[in-house]
Amino acid sequence: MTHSGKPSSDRPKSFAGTVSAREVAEGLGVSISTVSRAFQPGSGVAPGTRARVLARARALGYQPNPYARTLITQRTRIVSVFISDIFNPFFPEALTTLTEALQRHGLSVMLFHVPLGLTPDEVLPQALLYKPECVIIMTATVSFQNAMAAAEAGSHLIFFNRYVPQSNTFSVTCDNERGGREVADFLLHTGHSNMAYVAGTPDATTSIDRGRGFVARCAEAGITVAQDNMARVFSYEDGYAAAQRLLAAIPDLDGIFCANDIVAIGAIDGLRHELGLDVPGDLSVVGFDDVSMAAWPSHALTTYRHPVRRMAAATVELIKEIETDPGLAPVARRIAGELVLRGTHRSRGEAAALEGQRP
Amino acid sequence: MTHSGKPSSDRPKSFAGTVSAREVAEGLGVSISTVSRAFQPGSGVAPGTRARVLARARALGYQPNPYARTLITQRTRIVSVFISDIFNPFFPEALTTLTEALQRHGLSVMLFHVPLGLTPDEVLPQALLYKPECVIIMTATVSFQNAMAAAEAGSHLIFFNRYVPQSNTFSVTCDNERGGREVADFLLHTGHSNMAYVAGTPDATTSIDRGRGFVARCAEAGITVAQDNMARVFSYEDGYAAAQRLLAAIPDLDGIFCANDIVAIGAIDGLRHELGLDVPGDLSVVGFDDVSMAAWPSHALTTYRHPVRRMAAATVELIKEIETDPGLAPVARRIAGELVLRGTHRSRGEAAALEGQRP
DNA sequence: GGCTCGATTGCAAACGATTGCACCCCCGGA
DNA sequence: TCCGGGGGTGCAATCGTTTGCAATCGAGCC
Repeated sequence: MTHSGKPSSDRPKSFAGTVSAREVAEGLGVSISTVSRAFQPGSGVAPGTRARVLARARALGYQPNPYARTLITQRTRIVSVFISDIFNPFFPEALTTLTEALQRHGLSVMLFHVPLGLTPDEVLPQALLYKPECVIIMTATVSFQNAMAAAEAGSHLIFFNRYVPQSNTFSVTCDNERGGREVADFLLHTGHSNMAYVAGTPDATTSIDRGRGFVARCAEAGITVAQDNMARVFSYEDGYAAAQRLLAAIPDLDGIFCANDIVAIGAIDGLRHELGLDVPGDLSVVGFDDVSMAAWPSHALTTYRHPVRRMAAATVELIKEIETDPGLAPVARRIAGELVLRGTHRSRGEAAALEGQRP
Repeated sequence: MTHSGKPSSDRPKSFAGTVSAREVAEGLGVSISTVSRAFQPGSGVAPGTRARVLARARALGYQPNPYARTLITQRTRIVSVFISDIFNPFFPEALTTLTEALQRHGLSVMLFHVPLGLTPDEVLPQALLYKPECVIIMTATVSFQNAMAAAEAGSHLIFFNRYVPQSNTFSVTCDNERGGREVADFLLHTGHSNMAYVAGTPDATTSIDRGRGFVARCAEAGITVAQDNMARVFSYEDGYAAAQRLLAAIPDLDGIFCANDIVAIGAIDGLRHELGLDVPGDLSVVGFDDVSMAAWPSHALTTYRHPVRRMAAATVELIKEIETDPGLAPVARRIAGELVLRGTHRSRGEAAALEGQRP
């Protein structure tokens, strides 16, 4: 009985159970070059030869070693994705959708987690070591210095769901401002006139842009919006507390737009459990994202749907464009979402609103 | 103005902005070997030389290229993590916790998503290409054939949060059976006598083990438990429907244990909204996981806490052990969680139950 | 002073691919 | 028949490391 799988030395000479191009070539009487070329579409190999190589490769379970390939081609086919601590179910949904899209495009995803106290800056070096073709930042911000470091390492930085206002970098986001406008439009048409906006994480562009769109549209209708900017993150607790603060200050409030669904659900629970108010009987609450639990009957949240799938597709599209033109100037892709009407807005005049939704 | 960053040829000769060991060596008048050795703890380099090399490396921003290193050492320092479509907030929490733990241990995480219709088998080859030292499966199962393929490629398979019953593979799970027992224990001590178990995904070991523990403990007390096994996944909708089925069949039910929190929340909403019942006034509902929304006042779910952090730590520990002894026999690590009492169980006799909890 | 020994260091061969260049062969046109 | 050319293939260099082995050097000891 021979131990075919185990080499005798301590450290294996080659990967266990791995066949190299040499082994494929040997049996066929061709050179390693030919094997390599058989795997590359445009290269000049006789069709018959290619077929024989591919057949044998399949039989032996051979696939070109990505490490060797990377060494010579300088292309890694890896993208790094940065996530942070996740309160918001939107992120896992975005992450899986994005991962699947990238993976289908033949890219491998390296995941990095930025713990609560840290910035991506502290994790970025570890990611850059692998020379990812792109670094996708889903949460938090990156310092200018490290953005430069990434650029120098040849990795393009793409912000997903956020962007960095001053610097022009790549970004794919929901059209948050427009979303805010559409929510405002809807609430105005359903007869709300005393409204408030509950912001999320203060420096988050998502929260800022949604609020800006909402406030601007209301201003156009001659209505000023109360704003609650006390939230520190996009959390249930923040929404819960904000609702109480707002109602204490403005007892006759008739509509609240929240920076996202979790905040909105928190706000609703705050209104119901702490103040004994009825939503939507006493006032309307609208969220943003359309996370899965927004549809649950306990809340049945009226909200604005975040176009996750289209955002993921746009990201892959963007990466393709960068691949073909590495000098591509930074662009900001904004994808529109859509209003989802459920049960937390007052229904009076709803039909009229639906008609008037597109100006 | 010079375009220092852009090489003139079409394909770059080397990674943009990357310095190699040669460049570090040249200025110092040492060989590449010495530079390499300066980065390896145990190797014989004069302390002074090492210091000079490290200093210059830092100045130049040099770090050993992991692709070249992998090629020669045959160690990748990569673990692949498989996730699936995520209804359950437990998974993102587990994923981030696990990622952070691995990353702190110097391992890089490659993430793979298994779309709903597919099995990990279809994605595994792409993952195995990178010769991960471990493949961590967080959801779904892997066929025997592909488990073999992984073993042959030298990658250890670790199941996280589940295990494969017949085959002995590595696994890190919550002690689900014990959890089920503890929940049963608690409900029995608080005077429940007519109870049901709502299962989750039929073949999920989590659902099976939790149910088994629950049923077994009740049986010891001479009580038979109704079981609802109609759920197809662990979803809110499944819980919602199951609650209605159960109450239609057993009108005087006084306690329901659900396979996880999402199912439990669905069940509660089903009881409240469809049947107009009061939880916990009319009957108790207990979940499993303690996801973040279980603490929200709208549900305030009594549940059993999934020990995510300790599971992540145990996984890293396991990987360390495998590193030092690649021939390590498969082990199944089971981590105990703890009961979390909130507001969905009947409080009568609660104090007594707390005392009697540990037999 | 010579010899041995240990500590440092460099040389060169890997690892497993990709790819420019040269070569060969065969076919078609002059 | 000879020559040009193009398709197909192999050689060998290369990517950036690691590491076994040999060489060098200085010190300590007899």
